[in-house]
Amino acid sequence: MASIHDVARVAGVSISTVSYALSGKRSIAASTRLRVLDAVERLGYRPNAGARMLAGTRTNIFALTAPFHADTYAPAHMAFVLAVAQAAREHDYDVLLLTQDEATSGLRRVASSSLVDGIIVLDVAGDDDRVAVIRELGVPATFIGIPKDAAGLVCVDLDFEAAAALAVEKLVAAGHRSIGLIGHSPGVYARGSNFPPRFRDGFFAAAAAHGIETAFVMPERDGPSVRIALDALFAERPEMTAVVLHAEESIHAAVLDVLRERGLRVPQDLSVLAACASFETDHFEPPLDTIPLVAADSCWRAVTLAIEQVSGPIEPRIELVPPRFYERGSIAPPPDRHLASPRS
Amino acid sequence: MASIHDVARVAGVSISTVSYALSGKRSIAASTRLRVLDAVERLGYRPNAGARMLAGTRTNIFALTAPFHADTYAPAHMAFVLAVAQAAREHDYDVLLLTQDEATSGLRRVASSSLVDGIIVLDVAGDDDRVAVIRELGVPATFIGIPKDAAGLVCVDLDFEAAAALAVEKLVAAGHRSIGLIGHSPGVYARGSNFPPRFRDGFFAAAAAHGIETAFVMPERDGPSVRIALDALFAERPEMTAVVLHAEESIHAAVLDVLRERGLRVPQDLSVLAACASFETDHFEPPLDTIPLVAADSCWRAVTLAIEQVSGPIEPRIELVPPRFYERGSIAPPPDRHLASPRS
DNA sequence: CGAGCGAATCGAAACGCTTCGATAATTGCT
DNA sequence: AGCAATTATCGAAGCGTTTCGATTCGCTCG
Repeated sequence: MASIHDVARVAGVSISTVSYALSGKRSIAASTRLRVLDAVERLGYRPNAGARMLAGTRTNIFALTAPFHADTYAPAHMAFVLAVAQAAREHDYDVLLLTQDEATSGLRRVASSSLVDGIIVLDVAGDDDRVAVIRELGVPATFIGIPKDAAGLVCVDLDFEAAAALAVEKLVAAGHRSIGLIGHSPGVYARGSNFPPRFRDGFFAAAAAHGIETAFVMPERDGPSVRIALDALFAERPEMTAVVLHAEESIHAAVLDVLRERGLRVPQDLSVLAACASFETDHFEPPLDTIPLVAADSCWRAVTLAIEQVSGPIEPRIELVPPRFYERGSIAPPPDRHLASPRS
Repeated sequence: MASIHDVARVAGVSISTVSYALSGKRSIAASTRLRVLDAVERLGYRPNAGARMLAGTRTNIFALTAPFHADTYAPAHMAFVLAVAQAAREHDYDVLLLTQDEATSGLRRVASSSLVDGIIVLDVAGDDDRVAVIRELGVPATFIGIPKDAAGLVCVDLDFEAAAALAVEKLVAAGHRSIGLIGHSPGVYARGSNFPPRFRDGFFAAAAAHGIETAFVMPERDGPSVRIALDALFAERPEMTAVVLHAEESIHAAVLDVLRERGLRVPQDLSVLAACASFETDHFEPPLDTIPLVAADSCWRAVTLAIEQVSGPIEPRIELVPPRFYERGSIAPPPDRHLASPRS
């Protein structure tokens, strides 16, 4: 494996010249730079990662701690992991994957052995063990998600409250006065990350502000549960004309299936809005209006903030990514129930 | 951050003694070792990763190349990624995650900069670009999956052919003579990994060997497709008394839903066997007999083989993990159609 | 009693890079 | 022409380990 010495010899310069020619940290004559680059090319030289870490001040590696629980929704989880990896690569960073069973000890290990320059924390729970460890280590870190006590931390996340408010607004603007919310399974609210409650509470708050009637159900993943959940919604709000979905992909599909089965047309009889989903909604029948959760957005920002911290401490902050609405045609004005309602 | 110098000073020995005391590569007096360990403890010393890589011969990092395509089934993919990470950690290795869009260039980069000791290759396609790169780099690598040309490579995978044969055997042993196979979506067979065809072909071969009638369908992920697929199976083999499922979790659920809907009881009217699934099958109604694809098995073995290669070249090989059958009660003797068949 | 040996320890040389300070060589000003 | 400032290059000192002799000491054995 060619070393910087070989490059220096072939180019006929000293190794420091090679280093500067490659890093650009000092001015080098154009002709020299070319000779160096040519030698690099010819030898297929790549700087040795270990030597670089040792001599330089950074490793160009981030740890990614991405706990995976039994009720973690794999596609979304995967989307975030990949988005972090890609964002990191675009900044010339690599990603070291830490798993659940090594959550805190792994952080200690990689940080105190200077294996990584910083940490990206995924799937943050309200009360997350990793928070304390990271505070203690004082290592650059960005949280994707928001722990209960975020003091001194750098956090990035979609603005779930604003997303919920935007969802309500869009439906109110279309004329709806009674809106149902179909959320994740109860387990997700009970223990997992804190975005589901944030969305739910934002939804209720926005609805209250608009004087809108609401109902809320948390179906399980399996088929019959969705049917029961919809029944519960209609039982509680017979006048309901729109539903917001904040759940997994399979729930979306199941809801549409059940609606179809009952002869309820979307959007003529019921408007549907998918909120904070990290999957495409335009392959559904019909395609669903959506306020998506774009993994790439949060992750890119998280990586950028982590890199800023590597050069020196930055102001702690909670950065909320503003939600955006995409129209697909699944929202319409509410049907006129006085004339003819398919459900009556 | 405490260095080996600090430890040496506190323990009152030279740094080489510290190194040997920690690595155990030379004999050290027990009393000395204790003093060293005590100093390590007190200072919270962790060897610097960069220095270690540079001086030592290994980095204790594996690259994991895990391409994620549009039709990749996220839960299974995730299961393998996590299993590799965990297996690696149990051998004191870390995992560097390489993504799709950097597949070959990323391999080049991490290998030639000596960032990693070896590579674990996931989701291997029959004709995979990464094969050529890895041959060229001559770096320790283990493939999880089997490329078309596996000459000189170290590969690990579930024995899908044997799994298919075992599935057929179990059903034949129960008395079935006509078995349907519900596979993945057509896209998966067309371009993706090569295990689906391996299973399918193994299924046909075993069926032929037993003189069994077969039919095969490839439903898409969405709901109606499963219904259509089942219709097609029964149309082709009205006498069919058992089906083997080799597909995603949602397909399993959908198949059971459709069967229930049609009044077909499992296993009284139709026996069902889940094959090579990487998810649990005991939460289904009814729980399904299964020949699982255990990510941890293949991944553990893959990591072990990679580590062996780090110490020196090993014999290239294709290691097939033998399938195992777990009974859950979804297989029964075929119904006696002469008396009364729910479908007739 | 001295040669020989093994155990325990040390010193120093890598490992391949970054970076600081020093040295030339060149240019710009007065 | 003389001096300062600028540009281009080099040498060498780390960075924190591992590892290879070399050294010291206490024993054993002939």
